[in-house]
Formats: sequence, structure tokens, C-alpha cells
Amino acid sequence: MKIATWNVNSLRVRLEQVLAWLDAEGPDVLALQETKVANDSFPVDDFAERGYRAVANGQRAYNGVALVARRDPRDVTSEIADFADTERRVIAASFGAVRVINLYVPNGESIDSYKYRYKLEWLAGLRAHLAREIEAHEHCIVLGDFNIAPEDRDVHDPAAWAGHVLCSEPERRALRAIMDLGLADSFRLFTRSERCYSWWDYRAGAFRRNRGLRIDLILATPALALTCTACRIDMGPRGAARPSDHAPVVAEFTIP
DNA sequence: ATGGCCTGCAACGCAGGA
Repeated sequence: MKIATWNVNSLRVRLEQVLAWLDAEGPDVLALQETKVANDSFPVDDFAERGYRAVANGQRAYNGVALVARRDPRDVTSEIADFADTERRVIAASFGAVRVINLYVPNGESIDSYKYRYKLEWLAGLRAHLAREIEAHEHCIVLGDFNIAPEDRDVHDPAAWAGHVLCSEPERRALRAIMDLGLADSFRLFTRSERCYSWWDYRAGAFRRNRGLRIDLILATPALALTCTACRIDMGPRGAARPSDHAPVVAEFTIP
């Protein structure tokens, strides 16, 4: 199974890029975030023409997630159990033996914002939910835009970002608590090199200068992590005309 | 050295992202 995550920052604007990328890469599953499109406007036909089904949890203007896959999704859910979230940030489905949970974690804005408190509450609710999902499914992939750089080596300038939203210690603790459920960061199973990022600000020539953060992650339960053969960040689309500010991240597993 | 953008909505300026 080849699975990818990509925050597209508006599926409407990025549709042709996403379709071209699907044609070129042919993943089995593509998890999208920030689709910013209502479910009844989701371009299912464009994906169907390429042999992909799509399930979406979206709304106009903000947020929105979707799963695009070659196989029929089973047991589709869009909720964090026991946590009221109306912001369209989660969609999960099963493909064969693999449970896929696609997340768009709240940004948080800044550490003194009410949105930051909400981010931490959301992550605590998510952790309890994921504990049950992992209990129920041996093969779980939790992926998406986490809006947290796990460690300083995932940050182009750790000193400048220290304590700021996306890098603050409470956020990192919340992420570690989730990973301590037994989830491995696929990218770090392979890549020891520094200066690997998945998001670059649109401003200040950040991509050209590789001033980025690695905040888009593909996490896997132990049984799945054992079958992971690769994880890479595809910088191609970020360098295209009118890009998303995020790059796709792709992982491959030998499980079918 | 510094700061430099993009999207959507609805209106010509915000809110929000990260």
C-alpha cells in the first residue's frame, strides 16, 4: 500500500495539480486536508475518471478533509468519539486490513490565543479516540497535517521558533502522548538527514531558502511500521506555479 | 538587513492560515 498526505490549501484552486500528481504517483490512498469545499461540491467525478473513490468531510471556506482511494472505503467516520468538533478536521476509513485516520489538527494561531487552548483540548480528545481505534485495529495509519513540528530537527531555525505555536513544548508533549500509543513516525524510520520539511511559508522566499517545518506526518502502528519500506517528502509540487504551501508526504508499506 | 503570501467571502478589507 502506497499512501500519501497533502494539505492542498483549497482543492478548488489545486484540483489540476492534485489530479496530475495522482496520475504521476498512483498512490492507493491520498489523504487531503484544507479542501475548503462542501461535500456536495466535492469533485468526485474527476477522481472517478482516474479510478479513485472519494469520501469527504468538508465545508465552505475553512478546513475540510477527504480520503481518495483506489479501493472502496469501509466504516467511514468523521468524528472524534466523545469530543464535539464541528470544524471538519477528521475522516477515517478502512481499506483492506488497514485503518486510515486523516487529520487536520487545529493551527492554534499563537500560544496566547483561545485557539491554542482549543488545539490542546482537541489533541487530548484525539488521543483518547486513537487509543480506542488502535485497540480495535492492529494496522492503523494516522496521517495528515499535525501543525506540530515534533522535534527541533524538524524546524529550520529552532531558536527563532522556540516556544512559538507549532513548536511549543505543550504541543510537542501532546504529540508525544499520541505517539506513545505505539505510533511510529514513518519518515524517521529512514531519514537521518537534517533540513527536511513539509511546509514553507509563502512569504520571504521561504521555500527557495528551505526555511520550513516538518509538520505533515504519517504515523503507523508497530505491525504496520515493520512493513514500511519508504517515506519521503515530494518537493515537486511545492516548486510548481501557484503551489500549496505544503508538500505531499508519501509512505509505502508491503501490506496490500 | 528587512520583509516580501495566499485563499475565500463578499466587498474593495477582512479572517485565517502556519
